[in-house]
Amino acid sequence: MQRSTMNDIAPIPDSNQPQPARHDFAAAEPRWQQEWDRRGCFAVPDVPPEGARKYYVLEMFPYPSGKIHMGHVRNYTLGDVVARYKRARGHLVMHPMGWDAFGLPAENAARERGIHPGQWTYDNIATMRAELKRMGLSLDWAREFATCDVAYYGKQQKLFLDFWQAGLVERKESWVNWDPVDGTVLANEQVIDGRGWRSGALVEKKKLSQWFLAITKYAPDLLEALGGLERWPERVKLMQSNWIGRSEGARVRFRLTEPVAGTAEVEVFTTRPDTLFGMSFLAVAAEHPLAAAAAAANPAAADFVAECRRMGTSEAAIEQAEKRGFDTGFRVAHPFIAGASFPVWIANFVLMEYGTGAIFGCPGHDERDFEFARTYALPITPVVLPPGEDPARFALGDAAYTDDGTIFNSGFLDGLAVPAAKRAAIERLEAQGQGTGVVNWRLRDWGVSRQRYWGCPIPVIHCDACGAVPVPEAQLPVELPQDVDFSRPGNPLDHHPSWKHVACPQCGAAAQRETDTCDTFVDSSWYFARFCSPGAAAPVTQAAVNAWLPVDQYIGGIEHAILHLLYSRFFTRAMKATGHLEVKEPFAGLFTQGMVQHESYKGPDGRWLYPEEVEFSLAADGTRSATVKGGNAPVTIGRVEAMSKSKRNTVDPGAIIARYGADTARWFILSDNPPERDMEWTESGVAGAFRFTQRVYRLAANALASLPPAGTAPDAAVAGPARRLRQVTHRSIVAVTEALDSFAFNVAVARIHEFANAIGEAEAEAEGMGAARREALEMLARLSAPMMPHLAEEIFALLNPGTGQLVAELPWPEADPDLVRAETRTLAVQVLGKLRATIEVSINATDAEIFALAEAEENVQRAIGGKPVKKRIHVPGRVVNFVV
RNA sequence: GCGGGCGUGGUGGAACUGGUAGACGCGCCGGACUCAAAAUCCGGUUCCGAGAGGAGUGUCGGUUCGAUUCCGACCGCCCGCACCA
Repeated sequence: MQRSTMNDIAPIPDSNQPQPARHDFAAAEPRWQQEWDRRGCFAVPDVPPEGARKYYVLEMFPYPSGKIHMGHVRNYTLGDVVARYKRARGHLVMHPMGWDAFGLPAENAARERGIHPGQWTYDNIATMRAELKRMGLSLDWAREFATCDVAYYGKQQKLFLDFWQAGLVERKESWVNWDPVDGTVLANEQVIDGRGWRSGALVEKKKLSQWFLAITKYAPDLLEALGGLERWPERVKLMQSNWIGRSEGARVRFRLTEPVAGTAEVEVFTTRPDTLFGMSFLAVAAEHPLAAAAAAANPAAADFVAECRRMGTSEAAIEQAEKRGFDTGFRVAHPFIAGASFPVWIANFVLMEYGTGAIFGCPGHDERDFEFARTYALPITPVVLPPGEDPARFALGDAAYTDDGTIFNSGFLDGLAVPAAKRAAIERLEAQGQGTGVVNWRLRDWGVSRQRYWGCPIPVIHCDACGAVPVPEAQLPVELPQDVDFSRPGNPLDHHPSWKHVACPQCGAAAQRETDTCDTFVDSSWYFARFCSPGAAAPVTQAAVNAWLPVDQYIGGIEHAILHLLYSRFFTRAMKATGHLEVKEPFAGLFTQGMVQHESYKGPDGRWLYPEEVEFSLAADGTRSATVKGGNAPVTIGRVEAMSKSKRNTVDPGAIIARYGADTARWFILSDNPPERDMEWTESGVAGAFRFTQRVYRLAANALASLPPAGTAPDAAVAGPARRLRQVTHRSIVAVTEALDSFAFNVAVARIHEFANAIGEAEAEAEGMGAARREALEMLARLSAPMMPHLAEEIFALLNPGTGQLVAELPWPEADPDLVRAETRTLAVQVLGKLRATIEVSINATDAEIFALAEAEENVQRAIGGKPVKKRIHVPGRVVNFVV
């Protein structure tokens, strides 16, 4: 049995023995970081100079939760590879960093530990900034800001007022999850089993006046413009498209046979006006005015409505199995069938938020209506005949028929195909004045009000006489008060003794500030624009933002595929409409990275264990087992899953960097697999990456004595081993460049491994070898620089002492086509598509020569076996195939 | 349910527009160096077979001189949305 733990790979060498050259990353990495910083390698101006090829690399900025995690390391490493590579390719690269710093955890810390949210946040930022700096990212730190800086959120208030003026802000009533104990609104995910996640109180649905941003005004454009986002993942575009949810149909007004509470009609949205003759009921949502009218008149209806309300939003999934309803006794007339009327039900499956909150039920051709009709024994009339069925004998089975077919049982629509029938029905409705063809959207306006302290105050003053009045621009920013009391439930802004009491800017009467703050998604909807001119007095400077935007490469997690990206797209349009900038789309290229995962471990008492608490052993049969470190207690090795604090399967980046260095962490995280997939963090993988960094360093250090002086150019005319090494070098340039261009960082890593292996093998001394080796080692440093920038500088400096040249300032290497081109090629020789031999041929060889050479191979002769060759195929550079 | 994606050695993965499957790494096995270990270096590692050879990219079928790649059916896994009328 062998034992292995993380301790086996000790980066600190023993002292007694003569040691091979070793890269002292702990000293070297901070040294290069300081050097880059001192020379301002990554600083760019707000307005790029004339003729500059700008490139904006941005990773989703972090929430300052305390420490960085491996997901950050992956995200920022990916972005940094792109930034460093593009910079070397001659682009002027802007690569900024900031903090998504408002949000609930800071308030939780305040409630739990008595720390002010601001202090908690800025302390965390300081910690995380130091950790990020230790990673050696090529960031322009001069652009840094936090969204909780007054200098940022004050500008956001200006944007809010401009949007308001442009008609993009509305105040509306909306249903929210209300926690009566905490006195606050809860997001859907904060409602667990119908109770507040923090207080445990039963959550109520409550109607509140809230501020909304009119994102729906841009729904058609947000959808159409997806088509132009060529460097976005298809699935993200698809998810956004589904979220926006365009559907074509009709609004149909049904006349109530008797007016109810002063209204004579119910309006319904449907995508299937062709099935109107199959109607058997009309159903409204529990929140619909007609339901309220029924509840007012009938206690049983009121009970049903109350029950629906109790179910709350998060319960939808559980309740979905059962369709329930209540017959109001109201009836509506059919628009096409004279004299026919149908009952109006309240149904739990009808959503107030979608369409008009009312539907007409056609059980024959809608699965939900079918289930509902079954439950309440409502009639089911088929009106769409599937192709090939006999109308006289057709009957529905135990499911609705929702596919295409021919309309029957439907008066003037009989005989039409479904699409034609839809058009005909809409035409008739329009002629009768009872409906119109419409496009309906699933997307709803964006409610931004949050009853929280730690957010951007909404710059509005409520006056009894004047209503909601914008805070005059001269009075911006509306700053958060520092002296707040978190000992009471509810919003500290609301019960602050003085903050909200102000004079109305219009009439001067006593008025009150809006105490709601903005959804934090607002903060992250324009930070990419602010980065272009972070010190501007206005939210953005036109010259800067129009030059730098759009972001050329945006990188982040798939979890933001919908909301953050959609809100940012909306904000950019709204900022354009209000004259702040001229671009429409914020992100030209998007890359979504996978998560970082790790094995999980459970101790004998069922508690999760951190990886560093576990020790592994390997049995002779290859079975891995684990025990608690320093004892014999058995440990269950669990699944590989996303790192999370609750499962304790996390690895602290700080500890990894202290132990192995930033380059090793970066190298491993890039090498494991393609960046869009989830990766598994393993101790042996990091150790392997560390070994490679040392090997590369040794390769250079050990070669030093045999190299010609710095600046010696390789001999272009040299032949033999030196030429072969030069060919490997130049082909590696091509291969690594291609891999980086296509985001295949794991392949780039593999190519660099191969390159290093080849340099290691080319040890023979031959004519011109010294210069060829110098070239190879310098290229090795330069090609690996985007991935492990510190080691690259270290080696390059080792090879070129005293020149002061930085790899970070060198252009990307160019391959010599003469060395990339092959003189001979290896061809696969197949007989009937099966490999029988390989032959080495000159690139100038003719087909006839190649076929002759191939056919002469012994194995090929045996496979042909004397049979006549019917066809000879030659794919240049690839294969020769004989068909017999 | 609807929509999307993916199945390649022990393992992460590579393979350009159909053209030598398994690059490179991890792990494992063997060896060198060492008193010993660590570190380092060398060799091996898809399966069956002593070998020649044969089989092989989830399964079955198709197109093709040739299929991991294209087409069809099925099986399995993952993700998103989810009573959206």
